[in-house]
Order: sequence, then C-alpha cells, then structure tokens
Amino acid sequence: MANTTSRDLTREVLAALSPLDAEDWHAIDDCLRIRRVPAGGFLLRQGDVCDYLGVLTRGALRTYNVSYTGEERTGWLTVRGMVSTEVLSFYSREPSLEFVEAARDTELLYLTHADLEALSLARPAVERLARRVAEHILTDLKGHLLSHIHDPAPERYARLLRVRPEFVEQVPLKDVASFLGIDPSTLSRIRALGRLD
Amino acid sequence: MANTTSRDLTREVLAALSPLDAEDWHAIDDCLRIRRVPAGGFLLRQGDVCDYLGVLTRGALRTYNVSYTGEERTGWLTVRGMVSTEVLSFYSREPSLEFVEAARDTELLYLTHADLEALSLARPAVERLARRVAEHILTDLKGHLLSHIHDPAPERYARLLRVRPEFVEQVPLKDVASFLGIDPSTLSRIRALGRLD
DNA sequence: CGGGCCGGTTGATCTAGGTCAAGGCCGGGT
DNA sequence: ACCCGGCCTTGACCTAGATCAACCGGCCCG
Repeated sequence: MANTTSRDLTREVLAALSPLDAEDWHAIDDCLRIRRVPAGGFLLRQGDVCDYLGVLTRGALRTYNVSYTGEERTGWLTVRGMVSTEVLSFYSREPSLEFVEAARDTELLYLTHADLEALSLARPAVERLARRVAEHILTDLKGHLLSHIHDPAPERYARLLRVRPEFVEQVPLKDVASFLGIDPSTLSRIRALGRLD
Repeated sequence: MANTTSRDLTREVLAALSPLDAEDWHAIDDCLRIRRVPAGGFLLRQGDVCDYLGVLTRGALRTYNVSYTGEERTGWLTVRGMVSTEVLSFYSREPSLEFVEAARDTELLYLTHADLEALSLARPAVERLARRVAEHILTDLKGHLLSHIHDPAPERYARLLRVRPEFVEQVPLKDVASFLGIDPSTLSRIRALGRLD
C-alpha cells in the first residue's frame, strides 16, 4: 500500500500540471495503482504495450533502446517527482520500442490506460491533465534535443543542472553521461572543473 | 485557390496517418485553408500562437529558435508532403517559442484550431487523426534525438538519407547541416566521401 | 577478512569535427 | 553584360571530447 506521502507527492505533481479540485483528485485517487520495482528490474520492455501513466514516487528510471549493433542507447531519465509513461505506446496502444529500467529501487503510482480513459470521459479536468502530460513530455524532449544539436558538452551539463538538478543527485553518473551523450570520463572532468570556481 | 493536386496530396498524407472515409474527407476539405509564403517569409514568429495544422504542399520550412546569444538554432525541417504545425503552441494555445520560416516559396493547406476542434467533435475519425499527428511528431522527434545523442555525424547523415531523403534534396544544405548539428563544411566533406564508393 | 567488481576519477594519447580562409559557381539586380 | 552576395566546396590548422589504461574506494559475497 502506498503511504500518504507518495499519494501527496503524486497529487502535488499532477496538480502542478493542470489544476485539480478535490473531486477530481478523489476520482483519480480511487484508481491509482502502485508498482514497486527493485533496482535492475524493468517497468517496460521492448515489445510491451505501456499501460501506466503515473508519478515516480521513489527511485529513478532509465529509458533506453537497443541499437542494431547491440548497444544500449539511453534516451531519457526519470527521477522521483516526475511523470512517467512511454507516451507513444501508452496512447497508441502499440508495442514500445524502448526499455524502462529501474536504476534504483523504485515506486510508481499510476493509472492504467482504461482507467484514464474512463476518468477522462467523466471529468474534463482529467482529460485536460492527460493532454498536459503529453505536452509536458514533448516540451522536455524538444528542449533536450535543441540543447543537444547546438550546445557543447559542458553547456549541456550546465543546462541539466539548471533544469533538472535532481538527475545529477539521484541517477548514477554513468547514466547521466549517457543521457548527455558523452563519456563518463568526460562528465567527470566537466564536474571537476565546475568544482574549482 | 489551391489546385486539385495540392488537395490530393493533402488527403493522401492525412489518410496515411489515419484512415479517412469520403465523408470525413469532405468535412475536412470544406474547412481547408490555404496559405502561401514566399521564400524568406515567416509562417510563425516567436510569440505568435500557432493556428494552423496542415500539410505542406510546396516548398520547405525551417523551424528554429534564437538562443540568448542571438544565434539561430534550427530544430526541425519540413518539406513538401509533411504535416506541419507547431504542436505545443497549437494545442496549448500559448505563444510559440519558435520561428517557422519559409526556406523556399511555400504553400500550406491547413485547418485552424477552431475548425479542427469542431471537426473533431463531429467526426471521431478526425479526432483520431489529430492525435495521430501529435504521436507522429513525437516519434520523429524521439528518433532524431536518439540519433543525436549516440551517433557520429556521418551516421546521422546516413540516417537522414534513409528516413528523409527529401530533406537533402529540397532544403539548402546549410540548413540540413544546422539540423544535423554540424558545420556546413563538415556536411560537404561527408557528402564528398559518400560520392566515392 | 580478502578478493572481485563496479562506479567514479585522472592521465596520456588520438581523432572527429570545428574554425579560418580562399576559391568557384550560380542567380539576381543595375 | 557586369558585379555582388549567397551557397557550396576544399585545404590547413586546431580544439573538444573519445579512447585506452591505470588506480581508488565501496560493496557484495565467499
């Protein structure tokens, strides 16, 4: 059973995306499910249809896919307090191309696709929230992409510290490096420089 | 007035995203508007709310934003036959952060936000189409991002040739280079190499 | 307790790709 | 017709960051 702190966090995170009155929240709260995955386990594997949209209340996730050469290509990270889903698969109901792995022991409070659909029909505020989630993810993605296309590594790291300091605190540095598209050693050097001034 | 070829192309492109029967198409067709922008003009400026979702039937677009240092950061390209909108602004009705510039003389067949809303209510297939468009854009974005994080420049170019050869044919190479996040001279050299074998 | 392992750091090299600069090729304006 | 200004290309150089490799500290596991 999720403790109240996890539920409070979830409510807070969702409400920040789109306003929810007490009734909205009650409706959602009744449907919320909980999932715990130990470090190294998977929330989603390539080929699964993603059936969760929720808030990560503990731990951290690494989303990656495997290239044709066999290497893992980290595309996203998620930490406590972030919304978590694989949007494409969740909305299209088609198999995901990505793996979502627990980088540490993890707890997720989520809705299933069916529950979200039902809630959306019953409560416009939830419908709006669901759209907001997708927008939010898209915004994040765009920002990260732009930074990637045009910024050198130290600047990308600085931006990450600015917009998502939690990543650096909660995710193993090798994963942060992979997310930034640089070698762990390079990240280490960048951080060493930052420590001087 | 849009000639029939433009309308045919538009229908074809939309139908490929999500099936449309004759009635769906008629409903859409009645609302379709046309916009022509000469090379160098803007379809959207930073601060505008994007009010078009449509198909580019002629020309090419470059989407960029301006960094705090004043440089233009190309984030996306659009060529004939691609869906065009600034999703974030279109759906959220908030000012866009991006510029959308006509890289060449351009023609766009589009729906306004209000028309799309009305059509979506009346016709579920249109609602579905609209969601598909968003998914489609998200997929593209993810693919491009992943390629960017993990692939070296020549491979990114090779991928572009594979998934979007039209870019290279229809967009000035300097814009392609900027989109790939490399210097025009580098792109030139990569292409020269490719020509040998 | 000792050994292996994994994550992070650091040093020494090597290289992809950026920068600077020059030259050729249009296309548009006078 | 000419010139001028973009675009593309090519060459010579130079830096950011990868790679290779050694080393350290913590952790798990016998």
